[in-house]
Amino acid sequence: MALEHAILVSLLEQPGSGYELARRFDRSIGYFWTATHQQIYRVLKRMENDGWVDVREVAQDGRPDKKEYSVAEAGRSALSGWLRDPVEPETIRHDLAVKIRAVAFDDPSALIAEVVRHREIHVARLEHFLEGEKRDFPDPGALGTRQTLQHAVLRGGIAFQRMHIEWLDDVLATLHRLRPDN
Amino acid sequence: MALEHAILVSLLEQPGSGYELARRFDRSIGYFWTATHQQIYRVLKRMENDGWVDVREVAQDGRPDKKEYSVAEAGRSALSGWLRDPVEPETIRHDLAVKIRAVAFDDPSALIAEVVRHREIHVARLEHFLEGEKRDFPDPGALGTRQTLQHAVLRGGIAFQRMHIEWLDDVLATLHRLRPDN
DNA sequence: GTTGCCTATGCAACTGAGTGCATAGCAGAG
DNA sequence: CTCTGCTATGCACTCAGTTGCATAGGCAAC
Repeated sequence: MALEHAILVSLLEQPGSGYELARRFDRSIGYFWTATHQQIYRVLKRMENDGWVDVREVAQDGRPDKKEYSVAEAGRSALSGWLRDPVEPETIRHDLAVKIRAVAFDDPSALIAEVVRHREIHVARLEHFLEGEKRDFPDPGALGTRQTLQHAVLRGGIAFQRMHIEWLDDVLATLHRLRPDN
Repeated sequence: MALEHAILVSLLEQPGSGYELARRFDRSIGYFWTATHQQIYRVLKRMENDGWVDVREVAQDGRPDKKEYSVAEAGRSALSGWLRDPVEPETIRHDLAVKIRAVAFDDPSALIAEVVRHREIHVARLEHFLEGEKRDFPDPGALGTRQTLQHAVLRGGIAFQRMHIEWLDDVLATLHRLRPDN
């Protein structure tokens, strides 16, 4: 499980509240890890009990108070230990692949629309990533350690989206070959 | 959830027992979906209760009896309905990406070994996929519908592994640039 | 002054998936 | 004739993650 560790990294990059973390998980960190605010609050509570993070009540004006979390020494060493632990590559779960094979027993037309829809989603994500790259890493030669690493991860996301789009084009061509009338 | 549907597709391609399904999930279907035998037996039981599959006790010689499952009409229409239902692209969960960003707060050396290990795993998978491609689709021009679709899915797996290997090379170069002495 | 929206935190219930363990038939090695 | 290993099925426990719901402060629009 890496949600704890993703939160630790995010809090090391910038301390913040559960709400702020949830928003980050919609943005940069969310490029490669997702979490809802409920999960984040639950895990933060557990991490607080385990002494991995420190909490500080912060009064804000114009907004409700928030609890600002920051990484404690125990959290830092937990992260350090995890970094030394081997993790297995994520197991692949791909609904669309199941659907594609299922077309052998059903009508392809519905799937073509679905594949086109997925392609659009991946194109949108790619554009989103490329915008983020242009905004955050305009001069890749002049980055600090943290930015260099963030950029490497983002390049992974970009490569993933591009690969996906190419493959979906391949799938669409295959489906059309099976059904030349569509 | 698509495990049910992956099982339906697999049983449509070829009826079989839970044990046989588990082995298929280590091979062709496992290229893009994984499941342990416990999961498969549990889901098969549920699918049987829901009338999605039919069971037939088969006596074998030299081996224990098995239950051979095949897709019932209700299962076929459930699959058909699911095909028409939009599914969302899988959420990305990438431990390694978390680890890469974490390196900003720790020593890179341990991660380099981990990245090399992951690269080896993906190279092995790529070779495995390419062998499967050579074995099962030696003449891509002369395939039936089912094989054409299976091949398209396999090409996706191949593209995924290649993309991953290239990205890990990129990451390794980045890590070495940060630590020229390693 | 009520309605809608954003910030902010959280509980409860459910579900999917993983881990560990148990059982049993049968074969071949030693 | 026992041990190892493969085939074959399954239960129990645990945990991560999703969904739905609840609460509450403050702001702006109408």
